[in-house]
Amino acid sequence: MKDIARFYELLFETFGDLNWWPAETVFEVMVGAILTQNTNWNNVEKAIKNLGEAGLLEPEAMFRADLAEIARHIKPSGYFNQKAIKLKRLVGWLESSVGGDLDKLKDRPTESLRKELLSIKGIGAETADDILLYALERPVFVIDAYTYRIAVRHGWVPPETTYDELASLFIDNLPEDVGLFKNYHAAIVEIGKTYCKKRNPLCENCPGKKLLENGRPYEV
DNA sequence: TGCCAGGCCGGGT
DNA sequence: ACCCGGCATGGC
Repeated sequence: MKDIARFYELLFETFGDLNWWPAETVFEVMVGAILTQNTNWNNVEKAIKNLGEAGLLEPEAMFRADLAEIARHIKPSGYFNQKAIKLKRLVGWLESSVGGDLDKLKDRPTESLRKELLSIKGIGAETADDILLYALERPVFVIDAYTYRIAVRHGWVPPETTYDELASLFIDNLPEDVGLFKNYHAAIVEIGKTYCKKRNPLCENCPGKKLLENGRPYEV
């Protein structure tokens, strides 16, 4: 599946280094990963700004904050009641596992961190991998809705492919490079916003059809 | 104006 | 094992 490496070259020619994730701190990346679940980043930015102005963009402060206050600040990001609970669970985990000191996460192996993140209700595979890759610099590959659609529409995998299977496919066909994994996912999101929305399932201008010889449109 | 966004969970079949 | 509804705001 050398198309996966080739596809990145093509994306890189278009987008270059996108320098993701847009955030000031490691904790801000973690918060953004939860807030952006099924949500436009533009709305997430508003919520993060509110949290920052309230002094809640650090683990200890958020740990001590009221659930209702968190919910109020993150309202623009949607699902605010659910997400406030998720943030509380995240900082609860940080408090109990490293006492809110994110530097201490550096010593933990990636696999055990991933299991712990996935054990937090409200954090699924993509959110966990966002945190591992963009906050903690671990070599995991993030699969989002765009990645899935692109892979299926290109004919790289069948529609029933699972998250972990698809992530493994990317990892197995690329050099293990955190910077590359970060930028590949970033570029997929950029091109996905334009070409791989739900409403153009035939993907007339999808990069799979346009840029790769064996690109095949799929209903996804 | 409806549809969708950088998901995830729980309940029903 | 699937399939589906709920969660919710803001932008185009």
